Amino acid sequence: MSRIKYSPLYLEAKTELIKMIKKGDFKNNKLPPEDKLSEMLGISRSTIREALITLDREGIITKKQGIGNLIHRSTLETKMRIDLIRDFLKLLDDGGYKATVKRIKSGWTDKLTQFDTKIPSSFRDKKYFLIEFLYLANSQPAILAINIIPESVLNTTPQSEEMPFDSFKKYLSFLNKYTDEEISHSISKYAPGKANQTISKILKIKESEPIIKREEFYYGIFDKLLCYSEIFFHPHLISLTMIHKLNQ
Amino acid sequence: MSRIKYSPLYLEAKTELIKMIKKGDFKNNKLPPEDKLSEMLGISRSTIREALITLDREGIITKKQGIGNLIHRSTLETKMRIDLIRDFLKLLDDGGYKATVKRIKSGWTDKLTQFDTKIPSSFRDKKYFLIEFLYLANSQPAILAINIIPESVLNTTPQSEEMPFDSFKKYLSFLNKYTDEEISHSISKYAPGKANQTISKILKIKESEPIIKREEFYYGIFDKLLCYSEIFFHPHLISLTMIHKLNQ
DNA sequence: GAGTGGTCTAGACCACCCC
DNA sequence: GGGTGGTCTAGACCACTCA
Repeated sequence: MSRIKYSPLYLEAKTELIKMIKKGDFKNNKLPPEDKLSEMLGISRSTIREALITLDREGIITKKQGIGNLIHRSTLETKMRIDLIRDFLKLLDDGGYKATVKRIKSGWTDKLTQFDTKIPSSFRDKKYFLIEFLYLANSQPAILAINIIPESVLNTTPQSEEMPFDSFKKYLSFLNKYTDEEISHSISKYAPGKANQTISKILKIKESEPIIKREEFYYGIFDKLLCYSEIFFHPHLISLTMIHKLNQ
Repeated sequence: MSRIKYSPLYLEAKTELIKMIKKGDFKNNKLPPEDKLSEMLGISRSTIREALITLDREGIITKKQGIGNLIHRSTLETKMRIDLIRDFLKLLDDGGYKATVKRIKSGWTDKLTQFDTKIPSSFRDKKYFLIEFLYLANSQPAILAINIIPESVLNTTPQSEEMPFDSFKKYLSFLNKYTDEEISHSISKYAPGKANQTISKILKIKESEPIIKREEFYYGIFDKLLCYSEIFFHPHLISLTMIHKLNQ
């Protein structure tokens, strides 16, 4: 079997399985036994299992010892999953919107008083570099993201022409370039709030309308705090969805 | 090496690794190479890797090809993670509270007008069984959970004495027993809202104070919708935290 | 007891990172 | 080029479910 190696076998198997599931190849919402799949796809059972474990983690299937691998159409159809999709353009796209983004502000600032967050003590610089993005869903304002990078983690002043990010990946590359530490993870907190005058104007909602705010702390692979972010989600356009596997 | 088999090897390895990390056994926030760990713990590399992959998924470490397995203290210290902990008692406990729960209402109902949710069309019974739980953090009301089970999925009327749930696991057992389908996953949506009179009274917050509501749909292993749930989190006591691995 | 997933191993070779 | 994780295989045996 000739194989052009552009991605790992288990990911190709995963893609293939999803395709087959969507096509309706499997009856009774159940996959064939693992050794059968192994035979069908010409891949060892271990590798098939890697694909299945990924699908299980994403909620697409449930692995049940003694029974089989059960398919969940309910999760396959679930859109805008914040547990899986972090790129807001992709999130909006997944929700069926035409997604675009514009940078509405960027530059140095020394006062963070507009943010009612308790900036952590590990994060007390004199100056911060601020970048604000507005994500549009079908041209309507949907997500406002305010990114704050402390001066101490930047090696040079970011260049404006490098900031027209059209994907989250590019924002991460940007951070990698200017902070000398590769980004690895983020810690987010969701909090209830009201839209103040500024937010309500930008997101075109009523003032003091309830809104969910996400505070996000980005860390590098060596655990250095690289960026703080406040994100406001349009209360009606955005659905913050996630899936949990129970019983485990 | 004698081994009492009460849990899989890779989970014991995982526990052991966490213990060693917390103890500070590893310098430079980096684990020893995988083959070294394999030798140290007397376990094959494959099994060690299963443990490491779990740790990576939970954000405790980051696996970097060519570099090593890097430890994140930032995530190890993160509390009340809704991406990992689903049992509210455990969530509160993790947050450092003394956690208790009381059932404040249960019984049949035919009107769901108090809920401003669009009950899905797959869920239009004449009668619903309703169970309300109030979770307390240090005796203060912290989480209100309203569970609604449609008549059509119940085999008999739930018995009151089986409902003093002191863990999420028991609620799942309860559902398993009365619905004839084992529970498997849930789909949650977070939405902003204001505390109405009832909610504000129960949670002891100001009326019309912004609050986050979680709507949760529970599904069985054969993808049948078994239960709908509305959950209100106290805006100040509860921190809804989650961790994302980036770059993947 | 047959069927199915869960755990575990030993070993081979590839891909990436850094010196 | 040496070190480290990533992928993949073949095979053995265990544990659970259902009839």
